[in-house]
Amino acid sequence: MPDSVSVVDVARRAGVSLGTVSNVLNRPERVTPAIRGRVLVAIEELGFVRNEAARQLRAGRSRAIGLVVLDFGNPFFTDLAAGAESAAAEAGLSVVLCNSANSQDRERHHLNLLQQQRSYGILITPVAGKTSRIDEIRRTGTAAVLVDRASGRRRCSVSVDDVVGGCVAVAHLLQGGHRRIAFVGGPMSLNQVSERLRGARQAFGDVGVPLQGLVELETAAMTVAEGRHAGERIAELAAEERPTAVFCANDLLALGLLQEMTRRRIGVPGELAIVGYDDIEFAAAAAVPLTSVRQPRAQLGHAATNLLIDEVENPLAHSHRQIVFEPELVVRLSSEPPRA
Amino acid sequence: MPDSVSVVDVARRAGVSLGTVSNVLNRPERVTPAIRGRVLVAIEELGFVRNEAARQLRAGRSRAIGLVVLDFGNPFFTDLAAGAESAAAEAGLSVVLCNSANSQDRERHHLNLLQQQRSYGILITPVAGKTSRIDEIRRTGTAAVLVDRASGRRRCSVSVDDVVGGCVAVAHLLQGGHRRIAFVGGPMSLNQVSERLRGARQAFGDVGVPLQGLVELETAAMTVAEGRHAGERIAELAAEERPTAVFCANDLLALGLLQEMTRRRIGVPGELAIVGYDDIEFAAAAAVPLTSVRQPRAQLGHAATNLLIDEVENPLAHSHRQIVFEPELVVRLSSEPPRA
DNA sequence: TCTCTTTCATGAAAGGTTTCATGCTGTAGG
DNA sequence: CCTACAGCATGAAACCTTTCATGAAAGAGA
Repeated sequence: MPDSVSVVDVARRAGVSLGTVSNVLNRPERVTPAIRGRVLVAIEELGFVRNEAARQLRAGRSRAIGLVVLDFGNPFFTDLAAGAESAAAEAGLSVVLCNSANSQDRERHHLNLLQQQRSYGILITPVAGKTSRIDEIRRTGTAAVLVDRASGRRRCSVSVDDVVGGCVAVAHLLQGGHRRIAFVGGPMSLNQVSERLRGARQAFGDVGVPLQGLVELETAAMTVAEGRHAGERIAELAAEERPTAVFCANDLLALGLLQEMTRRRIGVPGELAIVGYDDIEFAAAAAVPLTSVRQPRAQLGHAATNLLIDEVENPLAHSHRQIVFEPELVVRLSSEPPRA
Repeated sequence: MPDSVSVVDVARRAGVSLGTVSNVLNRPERVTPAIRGRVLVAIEELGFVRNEAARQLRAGRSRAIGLVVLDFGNPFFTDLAAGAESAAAEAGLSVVLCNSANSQDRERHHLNLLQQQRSYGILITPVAGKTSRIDEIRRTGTAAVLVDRASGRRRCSVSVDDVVGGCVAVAHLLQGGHRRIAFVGGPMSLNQVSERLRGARQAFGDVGVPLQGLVELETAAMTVAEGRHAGERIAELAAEERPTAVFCANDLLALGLLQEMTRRRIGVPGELAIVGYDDIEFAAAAAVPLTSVRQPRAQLGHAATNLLIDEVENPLAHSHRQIVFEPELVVRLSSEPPRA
């Protein structure tokens, strides 16, 4: 194994001290060009590769940001991750992606690992209400920023206003003349879901339509499969009970729902209008192009990463910020108002 | 900062030696229960968290597998990653996801980082033909397994037979009576693409249809946007030039193509049949449910990880294996034969 | 009671990097 | 010619864990 070439070996080969090698690596301007050249040649000849573990050990912290998401099968999170990664790369950091799969246990497990790795910092969309473990970790000196989830003043967070998002989505349907609208999403323990529902209710209030018109269908997860399942439940309702429109808490649910409707030959938007959430790339390419609430996903990741870096690099000057982006309704065919 | 509690602190608190603390952590059965208890209490009281960097330094290698993929916005790779992660977790390892975005530079960059991190091993879908950098890294003692790409006997690899996949897809179209079929995919430097094309040609040969019937359209990438673009090119062909069916090298292309056809009101499958590749979840939920070639994505990741672990843990007994899975055609509406 | 074995606990050493107080060399100024 | 100083190179120490050769203690057998 030609591995295990250390700075000492390089130093010996170049005929300098190991401190000089370290300087060439970290502050090349402090080293005379002639010597610097000799060291670089030695590095090349020996095939020296810096040992990140040793650097970390010395530095006390790693140069990898932990990003804990709820579902990395969901394009929303992969786009968010891409945004985070680009911001991290600008600062010479990398991103370790962790999937909590919306499970408390897995989230805790990943947080433990990140703590053991002495992560540079943590970006997290927490699973349920409890963020105590996160605060615990922050107390040990690891910075953390909440993503896609608003926070109080004691932490940084980056989110999109889910109440507004739910409100514009449902307002759009109400304006299209719908009076019996289903809300599909869950579990309710997900903050994003309950906020979007709150927005939906608010839209009813704004227009003065009684809340009985809002049918709440809770799902077990935010997946295509659950969307199909919700579709079955809706299709099986008696005609006079069945809503004329559905607002889904994300696009995966909406796509599943749409698929089930297509299968049962229930016309969309004719018999059932659909609005999704997230505006993932596949939403526009769906059976019926999907009306959806767009979130600035990559920006979300980018902004969160920059807040994190600021918190770590300027611990004293840093003041916690809560950035809230505004979502935007993208109207497509799936929610065209029923013919007049 | 209440961090920086080390085994030494724990040892002092528990009134034992640091070696004993290490034993409690790594081989608890070697320590008398009474003492073990005392140590565990001390760990709890002091909030001791193992320092992964120091462990790594000592062990000489990390416990994280590097997985380098071509595009993590593509569900094919996220599913593959999920499979790899589950296999890794079973062995107490974790997976670091790296996105080469099909760029040589980014791939090299990630490989360098993984080498600096002394990764446990590397799973990679290489960008282009050259795998020299990978062999270089393997020579320094880091194991690597090729994923979604067959390899010679000198390495492990896990792949799906892309020639067979292309062949069954196009054979299916030929059998449906199509005689002018477009192949959409690219860049050709991607092995997966050129193999699938080879399969397509083979299908023509098998049935004895002249190869002029196969129109090759190379794309710049394997994305939805490129699919739309290919759709424009096809739609603008004169009617007698236009193919009656398209085989896309992946589902993203197929979805983009389908979207463009829908926009232009070109009937699928009536005027144009479409077959995709990968059978991602969204394929079934598309405008017209998509016929596609299914690959055992999660299994791919799982198998690759297990090969890697075997290579690392039994370096002597290990013999390189090249596992090749068989793809499977899933027929849906998008390729129904034109009415008879 | 003494010896031999087994069972545990011990702590020095190693692993590779970075930092920083120290010391050397050569140059400029007196 | 000597002093002072700037500019560089030096290498010991620290970061934290795991391992392993060593030694101590306790138990068993004679």
